[in-house]
Amino acid sequence: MAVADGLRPTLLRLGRELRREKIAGVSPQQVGLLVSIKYAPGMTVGALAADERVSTAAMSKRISRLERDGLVERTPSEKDRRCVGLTLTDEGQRVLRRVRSRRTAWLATRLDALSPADRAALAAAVEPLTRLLPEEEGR
Amino acid sequence: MAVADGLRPTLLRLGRELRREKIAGVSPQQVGLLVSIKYAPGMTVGALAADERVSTAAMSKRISRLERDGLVERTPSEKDRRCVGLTLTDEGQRVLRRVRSRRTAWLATRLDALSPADRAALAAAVEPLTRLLPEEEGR
DNA sequence: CGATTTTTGTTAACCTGGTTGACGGAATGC
DNA sequence: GCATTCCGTCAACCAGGTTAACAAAAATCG
Repeated sequence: MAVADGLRPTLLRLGRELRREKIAGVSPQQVGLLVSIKYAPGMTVGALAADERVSTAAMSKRISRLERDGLVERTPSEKDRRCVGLTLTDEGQRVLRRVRSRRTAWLATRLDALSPADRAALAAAVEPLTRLLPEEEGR
Repeated sequence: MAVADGLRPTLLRLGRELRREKIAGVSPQQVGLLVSIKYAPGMTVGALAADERVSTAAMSKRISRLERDGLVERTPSEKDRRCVGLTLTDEGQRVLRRVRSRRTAWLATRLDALSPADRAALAAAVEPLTRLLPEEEGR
């Protein structure tokens, strides 16, 4: 299918480009995690891993890095002491707030350079794109 | 800008998803390289690196892996012996041919699951998406 | 010409982020 | 009470990125 052929390389390239730009010393992926934790404090490692469709081991490592940087905190759960609940530290909140404004800088700039028609086409494509993702909790 | 906010996480997730699926033991990135080399045999490491907007060191490593797997060959250039020209091996050609049909399998399947309207929206977005990429040689 | 500078690619050391497999400890199920 | 299952971590590994140092070839300058 022609659409897939055109879409694939572009998505790969864009993904790499986006992954590259870190803001305030935090990678986009880490920012995504911070957002998730912010809106669901106390979330477990496993849940986050499922959300991102990644192994728990991988998620554990990502969390460890965030913890090392003082952005999140692991607090053993009361009811099930196998689980650890994740929460943002004050620093984490600060970083998130600071990053919010700049996080889309690169992309926004590129979008601004497009014609209105192109922008409209992209806006219309956002929804379908999310539907390409493996479902499992429509976040 | 709302578009950027919606687009970013989706592009990141899709990029990861696409990067994940390797076909015939070759990653999508590697396939991309193979394609580039196929259509411009004799290409140098530096040129490829510029193309993919990556350091020459990174590209050198990627090439080394492909060489290790017997898919490409480095042949020192005649005219400028600092450069190495890259060409596909027979095995590389075979792999590429074999992969061609399957390379968009995952994405094509997901696309098939969408409504015609969604598919149309995505088709219309392909061009604008490529325009988001840092230019420098329109691919 | 010869000395210096620039270019090209490789290597080393380091980081992120992914995998699988082993394992300890907590919750569950007889 | 004991076996099992589930959760998170750790270790070992891999791909792919970065920067910095380097060798060798090419280009430039005096």
